[in-house]
Amino acid sequence: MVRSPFYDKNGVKKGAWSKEEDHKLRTYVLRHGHANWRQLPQLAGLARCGKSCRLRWMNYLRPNLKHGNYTPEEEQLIIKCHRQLGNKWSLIAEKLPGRTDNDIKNHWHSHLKKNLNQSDAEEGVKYLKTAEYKESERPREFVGSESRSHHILESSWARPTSSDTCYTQENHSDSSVSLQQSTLKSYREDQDSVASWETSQELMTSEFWSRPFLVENTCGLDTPPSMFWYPYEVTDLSHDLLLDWQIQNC
DNA sequence: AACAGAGCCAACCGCAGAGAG
DNA sequence: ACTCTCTGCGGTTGGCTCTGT
Repeated sequence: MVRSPFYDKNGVKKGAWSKEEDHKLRTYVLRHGHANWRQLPQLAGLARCGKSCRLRWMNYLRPNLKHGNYTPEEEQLIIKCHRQLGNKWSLIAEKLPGRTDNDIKNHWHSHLKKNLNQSDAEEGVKYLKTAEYKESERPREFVGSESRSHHILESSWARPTSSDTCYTQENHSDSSVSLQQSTLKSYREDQDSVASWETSQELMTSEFWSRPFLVENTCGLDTPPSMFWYPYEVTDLSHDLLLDWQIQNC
């Protein structure tokens, strides 16, 4: 399904990522953040280019990502957003927490596009190119969201928003149950284990998950700290051990 | 069972924007 | 004002899997 691994003329590895590489990248980013993607591979002991590392992290290793299993609601939202925004996949991804632009793009081309009325789609693109498509007329949720500094891929795994699974410490108490559920679900989906997710629902009622744990400066200086959930059994451990737990279990 | 073509998705590439010097 | 570096977006591709013959 993916390109076979190979080394280019500069000794940089390309193609599919191994589990060992994933572990190295995940461990490094969780511990030190990703302030400089160019230097990161060398520091993390990877033979990849920074761009490749960034892509792997953003599209696959980032916490709380969902893979596949699009709900009808998500598909409707993608169609709606695409009609309004065209191929602005990063903007569309902002409206679907846990989904990446690449994932949505693939899903669009492989599943949604063919099911849509062709003329509808063309009309949407035409509309985008017209002078009438002004900032003030765009749906409220998109106004001002085109700035690169707000793209979900830059800070989504750390940014606390109302629709995300990351919350600030002050806000977590109101939504703790749903947060725990959605975050735990993400963990389980990452491990391709629906069964585990179902059984872990029982753990939810037994307060298996603790309050969120704040990870400082994991995404560089400009991003807010990240919030993760840990089982009660590990919350008394040190910061480093908590990171180790996350590295092992994400 | 063997083959061919289509579907799918992870990963690559080129380009452009932003910021620093 | 210009150049350089870094980062991220969107289009494209390679190759595995699925489906039909």
